[in-house]
Amino acid sequence: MLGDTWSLLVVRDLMFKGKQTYKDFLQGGEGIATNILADRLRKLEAAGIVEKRADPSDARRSIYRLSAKGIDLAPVMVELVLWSARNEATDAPAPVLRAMRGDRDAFIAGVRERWRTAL
Amino acid sequence: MLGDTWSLLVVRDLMFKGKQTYKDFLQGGEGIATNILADRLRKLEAAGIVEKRADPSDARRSIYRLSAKGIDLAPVMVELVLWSARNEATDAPAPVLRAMRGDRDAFIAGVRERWRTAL
DNA sequence: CCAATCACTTGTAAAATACAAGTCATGTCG
DNA sequence: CGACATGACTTGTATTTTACAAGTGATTGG
Repeated sequence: MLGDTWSLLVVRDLMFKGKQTYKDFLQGGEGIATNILADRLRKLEAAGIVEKRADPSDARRSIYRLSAKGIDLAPVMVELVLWSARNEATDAPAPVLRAMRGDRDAFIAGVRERWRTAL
Repeated sequence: MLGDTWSLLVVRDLMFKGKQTYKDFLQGGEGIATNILADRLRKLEAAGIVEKRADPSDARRSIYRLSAKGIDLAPVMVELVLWSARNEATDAPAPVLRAMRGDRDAFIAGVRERWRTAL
């Protein structure tokens, strides 16, 4: 369900990078192809990890968001980021890493809270 | 590096299921093809996650083992198992889940210890 | 020795991915 | 109001990866 090149990167972008539109995912990232992105979003939605809704202020735009099940992946993502930082190069900013390491549970609670309140 | 269908399953088999030979991975699992298994083991070894050595008691056999970097994935794997148990069906035995939930850090320490002492 | 075992490799079909281009509904601006 | 721009895709095709079936070669146990 998450075992492919792109799904976890999409989840990461949703969880940590504030991305929420189709265009957001295409830009600035690792270069996913448009058809693959559409397919992954469809599959993540079918798996109940992502939710799609219309943007009230612009009918062309769709807004993608993690579901409760999706945001529940936060501990996995945090451990993966920490593992990468320990064993690989990482793009994660040092202050974020410090926050994750310093109080993992508080960091995850923060992620959850931002998600809950972001309308 | 882990973003494909099989790599994390191989890591799981090494970490939790005591598998260590080529044949072990082929049997009883989800049915990975032999050529793909050989390729994944090669890539995991190249990535420094898995180590391969000769079996001293049988020259035909190779023994695969997680490296220090590989066993360091334990927190990620545990969180993934817990997420699956919360949100999906899971094959993980209930006592194991209880142990993971009850004292996550102790469980991980146990995994590490078993790895360290298993020659 | 000789059949069985182990860890693969090879060949080929099927499926997934990447890349380029196009569609179509909306929105913006003069 | 009309023309051009934007956002979210789809379609077509080449390339790459996976799956499945079969075979190879070095041991090993009997």
